[in-house]
Amino acid sequence: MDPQYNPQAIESKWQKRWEAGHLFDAEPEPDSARKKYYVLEMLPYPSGDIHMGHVRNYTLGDALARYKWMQGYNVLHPIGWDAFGLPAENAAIKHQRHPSEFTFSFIDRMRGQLKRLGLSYDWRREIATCVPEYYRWNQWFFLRMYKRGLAYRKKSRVNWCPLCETVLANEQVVNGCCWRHEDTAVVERDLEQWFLKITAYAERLLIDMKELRGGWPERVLAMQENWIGKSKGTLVDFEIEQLGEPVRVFTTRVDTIYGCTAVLLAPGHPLVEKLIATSPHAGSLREKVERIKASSTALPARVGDEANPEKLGAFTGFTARNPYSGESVPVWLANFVLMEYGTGAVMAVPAHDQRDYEFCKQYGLPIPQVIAPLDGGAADLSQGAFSEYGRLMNSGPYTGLTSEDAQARMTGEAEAKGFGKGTTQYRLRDWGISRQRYWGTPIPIIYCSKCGVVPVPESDLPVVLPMNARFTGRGASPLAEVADFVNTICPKCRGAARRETDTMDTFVDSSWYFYRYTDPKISTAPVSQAAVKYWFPVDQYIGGIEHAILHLIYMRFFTKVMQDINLVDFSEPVARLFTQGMVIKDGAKMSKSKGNVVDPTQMCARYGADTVRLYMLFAAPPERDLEWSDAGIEGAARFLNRVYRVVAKHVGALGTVQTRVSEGDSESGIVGREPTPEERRLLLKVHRTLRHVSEDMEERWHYNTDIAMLMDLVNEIGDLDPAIETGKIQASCLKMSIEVLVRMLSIFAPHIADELWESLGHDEPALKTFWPKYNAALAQEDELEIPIQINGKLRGRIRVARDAREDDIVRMAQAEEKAAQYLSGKAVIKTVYVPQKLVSFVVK
RNA sequence: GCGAAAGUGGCGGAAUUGGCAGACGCGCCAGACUUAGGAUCUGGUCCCGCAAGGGGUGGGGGUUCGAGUCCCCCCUUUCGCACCA
Repeated sequence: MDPQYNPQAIESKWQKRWEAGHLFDAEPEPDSARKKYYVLEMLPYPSGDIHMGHVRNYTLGDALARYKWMQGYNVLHPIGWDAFGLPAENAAIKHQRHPSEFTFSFIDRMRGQLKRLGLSYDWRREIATCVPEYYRWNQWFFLRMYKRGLAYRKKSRVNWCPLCETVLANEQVVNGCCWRHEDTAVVERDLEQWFLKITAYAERLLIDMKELRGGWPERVLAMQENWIGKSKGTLVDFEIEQLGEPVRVFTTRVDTIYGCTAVLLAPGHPLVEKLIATSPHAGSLREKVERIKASSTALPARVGDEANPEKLGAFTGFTARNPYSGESVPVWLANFVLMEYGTGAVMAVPAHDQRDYEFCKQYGLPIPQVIAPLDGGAADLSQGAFSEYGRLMNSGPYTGLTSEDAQARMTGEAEAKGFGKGTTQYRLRDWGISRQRYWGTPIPIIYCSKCGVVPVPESDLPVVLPMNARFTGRGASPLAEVADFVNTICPKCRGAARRETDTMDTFVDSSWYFYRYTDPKISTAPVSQAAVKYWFPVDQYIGGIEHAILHLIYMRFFTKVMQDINLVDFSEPVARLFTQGMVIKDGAKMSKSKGNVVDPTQMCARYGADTVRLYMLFAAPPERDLEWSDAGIEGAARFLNRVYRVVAKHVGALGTVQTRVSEGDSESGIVGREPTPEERRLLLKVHRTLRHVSEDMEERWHYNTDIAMLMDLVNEIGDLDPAIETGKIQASCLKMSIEVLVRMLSIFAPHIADELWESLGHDEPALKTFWPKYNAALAQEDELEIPIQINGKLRGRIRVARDAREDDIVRMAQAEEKAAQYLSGKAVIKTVYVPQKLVSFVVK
């Protein structure tokens, strides 16, 4: 009667033991030769914000064993904090209670989910011990930046999510919607906000990408480059003739300026108010402005609009003078001109810019050509703008120059005559960190009626959250209503003062928390310089693609700030980045609204966590998305079943046989005689598999191929019964093979592996024992099979000894039966021999 | 429009530096054991062909003794950004 594999019983048994025995609690041994891994988020499952951080020094086997299933340091992971904080605060608002009550229940629920997946992570311990320290050092960073002018406050139009009741950073606005509420349109509000001056680092963020090329995925770098959005161009002042005042435009194509037929203003441009005030038709102009504003394509709330919405404009009645040609052009309002980019005003050159072309065509403005194609052909302006570089025409003194030359000279003229200058624009905007929420680090600023804005002295940190806040869910931060918190004393004049009530974006925490992991207990500085010196830059960082322009750009920014305040001596924190895929269903990311959610808890209850994990790892390489298939997981379940049966069958006979695998032994395990061919074959397979898995763990992480090889090995061992019965395979050799198999399996399916490992007579969990070394000699065949190609086609194969000489091999190949047929009567003009790979003849 | 990634059996995917295309698994077909099978085991499964053999990695060209892999052109899909002047 075969023993039955019962995943539920095995998994609950081992989870209890691991927890009791603190499986992963060992401190790392410093050893600079080993790789340092940092894993942000590895569970390829989108249903929860299951984020885990880890910095550890690994031996090879442990590295990837723990890669997915880690226990954190005694440090709060602030992103996880955020993931719990938001729903907790929403629940607090609903039930009029304190969010901490809900936080812990969320954490426990998440913990339950983690446990079912075989993860052990003590959030509660971490949060309880680490929050005040985190606040302290977030505030410390803020104050350092404030001193350097990198943190500033300004009234600003912000993106506001009506559902979160809070401000969002630009990066958190996705298609005009909140990043958390994908179908809630973001609206605009004017609020006093705190900003971090990330724009001061735009150029360095761009330049330092050189260091990242090769180590980071190209698409992440492309997304960041795009987000920073550098472009070189020229600022030019047009004079509004009726006001005698300049309006400044930004253009990357100053060479086309003789073709300018209008100046276009964004409806929110500061000059617009003045135009209204001066206009003889003020009433109708204001009406026009309002109409254009309402249709502005720059509104963040444009949800689900087509990619190219209708252009709308209105003539203001004013004209502007082109400083190059002296020509007068009309000043228009246009809904597609963005206030947020450049100067909020542009020159319209319809012949050479597609947007201007469409606009001018619609409103009947002229379309004069000033650039001719370089190839001497004619530009067809009836279909659209000619927007390439070319040679200038109808451009006064610049006629005949190439676009490049003209740009340089014309910018020079503007600078010489004082009506403009060359400039570089970035799309990147400063990082608004103010949040009107309870849940976050309080911004350490005090407002005094006498002294103004006063930073909290470092010695008074941390400013912590009051426990007695009320949660109304309306308007400003809940902190604003807590008198004990708000009312304070000015550190300068000791008079009555008020605290800032906004809290920080949690992305501030995540910008540097991975430094803290290297020494979570240091109390005199945010990070320990010695620990950072040892651990950084991180060799390998792993996380989802969704952080490409959020977390991954903020953390680069923070590192540069840390470099500037001499906290670190490098500018890029992460040498290599790996973005793993996620589980998708029906071709799309799972979401409740789409109803395509696969519940991991249910799957684990049905098949066991080992099976679920094994399937997720087997069905696709880690960087690729995995389409969930219910049929596919059956195969994983069958495999573990087979492993269990195959191993359990031999356990009785092997339990007392001694091997030294647990000490990293790599010998054949055979005593008293030479290996039989059957043993040789088994050992070959075992050590080949071990070599593949070992090497793959180090570099490629294609777990799917590792598991495929394990399946192969299990099939092989399963077929050994006749050889075992006839004594052709010694017990110690078989046991060693099974032990290596189980040890490799423990990386992917730890519960079943530990169960089998124990049944083989081991006390410690498999993950805690040595990783076996593969034996290069055993992983090599004595005989090689060499294919023979004739004129590039496969014509035969020969078996040769591993150490056979080239001329012998070639002679054998020529003699091979089939090859000989193809060679007879032909002249061999060329012979190619690739050592240990193939023989190739070219014949005529 | 700009940028990135990717196109291999019925499906997920292997093929690490140019060297036997389709490992491993799913599905399917046939069989065995069974009162039974949604359990287990055995064999088969890229296409054409009885066979010998031929063809085959989105399409077309090129380099090479040899191309899924390198180069050029084209097509398709996915993702990111997008009236950014």
